[in-house]
Amino acid sequence: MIKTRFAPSPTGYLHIGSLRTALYAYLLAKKKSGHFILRIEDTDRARFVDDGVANILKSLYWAGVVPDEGVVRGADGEPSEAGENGPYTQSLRLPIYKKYVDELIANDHAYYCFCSAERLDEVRKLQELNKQPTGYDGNCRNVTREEAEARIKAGEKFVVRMKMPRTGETKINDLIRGEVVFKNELIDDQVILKSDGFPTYHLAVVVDDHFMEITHIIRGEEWLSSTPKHVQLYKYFGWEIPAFAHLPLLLNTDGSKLSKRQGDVSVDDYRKKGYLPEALINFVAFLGWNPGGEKEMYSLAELIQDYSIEKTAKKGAVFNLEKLDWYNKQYIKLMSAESFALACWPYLAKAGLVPNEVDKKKLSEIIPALSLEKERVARLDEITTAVGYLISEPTDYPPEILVWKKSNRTDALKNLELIQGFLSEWKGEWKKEILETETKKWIADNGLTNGDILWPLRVALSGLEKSPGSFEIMAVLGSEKTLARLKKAITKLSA
RNA sequence: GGCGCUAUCGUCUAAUGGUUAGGACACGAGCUUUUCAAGCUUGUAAUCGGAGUUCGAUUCUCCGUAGCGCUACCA
Repeated sequence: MIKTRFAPSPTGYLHIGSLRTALYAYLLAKKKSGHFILRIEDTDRARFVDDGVANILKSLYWAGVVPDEGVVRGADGEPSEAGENGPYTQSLRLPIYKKYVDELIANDHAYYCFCSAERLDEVRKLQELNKQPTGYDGNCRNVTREEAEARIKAGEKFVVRMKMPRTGETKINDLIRGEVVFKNELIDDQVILKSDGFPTYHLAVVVDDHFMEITHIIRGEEWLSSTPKHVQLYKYFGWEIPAFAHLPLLLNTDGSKLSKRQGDVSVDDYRKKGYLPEALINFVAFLGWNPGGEKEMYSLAELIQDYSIEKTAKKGAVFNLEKLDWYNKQYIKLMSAESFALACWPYLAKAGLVPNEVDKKKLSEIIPALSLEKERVARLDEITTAVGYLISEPTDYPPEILVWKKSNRTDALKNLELIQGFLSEWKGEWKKEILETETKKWIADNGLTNGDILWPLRVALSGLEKSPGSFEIMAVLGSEKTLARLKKAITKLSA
């Protein structure tokens, strides 16, 4: 069985780029009926964020990228664990790492290093000055085991470094990039155990991926350069080397690595703004991967169906918000009136337009109003301003906007009075189609133009320069509110 | 500086050793129209540069250029 994993470090909320990485790992696993594992890499104690794990889980589940194994969401909604090869949180695996560090040292594949930060700094500065490749100079390789043990016993701070071979080369066969070759002599003796007793990423990732039986490592391109270190560790341990796939990066508009400075990067930010998970997944999946056809809309199930890692792009992709908006609009249009209303509820509640708790009666009441906007909004958070006028009466719009561009204030007032008269004597059924045909007939019969009447009418009802059409609004509002708003507009304009 | 990766419309991408280099977003125009949105029709727009291989290269090779990543006791 193939196993893939997503291994974020909880140093913040789930990044949109990480979501894509997780998605690809998930798709590959699902495509091949394998397992997708979530492992938490919390070895960096300095950058640890308290609710990081909770947020990562929440965002992943929201998006539908649900782990089969590892850290999962428990019945109570809190993080818990599933699977045979745990724990799946690195800070809980310290003894395991210790054991394998000791093994490397015993086999002379790693050594204790006592160099101070200051010395390391100096070495690097000198290397830079002489335009030499930077890296550890191997100073502590010469320290004997006895001396090292004595110094440790004396309380000296130390780290453990892996011994990189000084000759030969390491070849990587990347699923996306093909063969990549590195000269061993240019690769650093990487620190694998920090002075705080925690392993670094490089050691932990190899040990965990091995014991968690990961077959395909899918991760960002930023890891490509350190892969030879990982390969060397696999060789030292005598473990089977998994397949690697290094994904291209997600980019800002200026081509740099996607960052907070230039906009929202957390999945949660997008959720809050009213992007649907389907839209975000579809969009993000197509940033660096494409099945080849001309179909743009892909559900998660269809993505699994058509996924193949070979079709992954090699080039970084700019995160293009306009296209995301387009996707979101498409998926909103696809929703039923009711699920759209339900999705909008929290936004309306926040604006005080509806109670916090979903109320069945109120829900069915607002569905007609919301449906007017379902085809129009790009994001759910736009709904409050978009339908606010339907739920509560608009009062503070400037009277000038009641005047059509081809008309003037005097005529607008006159026309409002005319339509008010016509509608107050309405005998027919108050339905959109009937209202529309009859009103338009009346307009024509009286030698008026649609714009003369319909523009001020629409603004009187909505208080907005841009809104759905007059007849749709009238149908939602009913005759009483329609007439009341017309009256208000007439007052406004005659003031 | 070193090492590595990458290079098709503004953006996301498709395609092939031979095509009018296709689609989507965005943008422009037109239709529709009371506004916006939607819809329909339509337009502008790309193979980084130079060599080589070849009858033929955007596609294969090399060089250059540019961008990006890594170069931490961060991941």
